Amino acid sequence: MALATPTAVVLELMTMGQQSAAHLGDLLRAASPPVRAEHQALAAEILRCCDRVIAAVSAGASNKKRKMTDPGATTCHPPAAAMPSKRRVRGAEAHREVHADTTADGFVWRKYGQKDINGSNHPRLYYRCAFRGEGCAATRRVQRSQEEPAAFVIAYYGEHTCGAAFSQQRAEPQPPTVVDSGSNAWGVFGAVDRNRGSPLMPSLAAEHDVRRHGEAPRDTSQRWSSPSSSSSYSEVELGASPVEGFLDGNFDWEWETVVNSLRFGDLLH
DNA sequence: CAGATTTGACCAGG
DNA sequence: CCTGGTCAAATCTG
Repeated sequence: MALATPTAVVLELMTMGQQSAAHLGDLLRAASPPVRAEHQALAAEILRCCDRVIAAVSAGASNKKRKMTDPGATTCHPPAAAMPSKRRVRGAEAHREVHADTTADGFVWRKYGQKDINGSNHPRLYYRCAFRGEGCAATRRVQRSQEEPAAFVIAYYGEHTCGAAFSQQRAEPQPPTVVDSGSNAWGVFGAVDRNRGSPLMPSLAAEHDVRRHGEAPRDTSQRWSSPSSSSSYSEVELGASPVEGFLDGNFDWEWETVVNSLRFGDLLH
């Protein structure tokens, strides 16, 4: 397929950004001394950011390839095959299982259940694609890692057919929010939907939890440590191509997204 | 008021 | 019988 994957697009654009930053550094070097050091430092930071994005995206991409023969992130086998009946066969293998420090994978998920799992300190959360109504049968199971409380083990099942849905929606000038009919107070998500044309990029998509109570979106772990009484945490996560968002001028949330997921915070300070 | 989230119950496999 | 996965009514929020 000659189709550029979102990951490839990000890589390409980040590479361009990298080059631009390098160029900027060169220009600054030729600039007047008083501002030089400061500006060069900024250019250097941009370069580092690009490096990290590229590294993260590359790692994510290769990871995926290693994990599954699954080019489209969570797109995979026929849902019917994965879920013969309404109940998944116990122990059925996930299409792929990933370890990440964020639960965001670029798709929009809606939680439909939560369970305290025997032998685990953390509850297991069940999500299905928010576009299920459009025929997307993808589901995922998220659980916090035992060894690394900050990490998540995410198992994917079923197939994302919402990629098509994304394209459709993108073709028409839709209002920003689709999933957040009521609870998604986070404006950033509005922008997301506008960018939904891309199949998304797990490694870049950051955690977007949209909590009705407006907790810090980044605070993934906090959700997990709450109540023992197996309660679900409302959460709709989504993501899209930060680059596309950037190009579309809807960069706000994506930038935050990238910063969060790649921990640019420390770089930007 | 519409729609999402919460949460207990139900169901099926081991 | 226990455990995990899903459903669906109740609840909540914007």
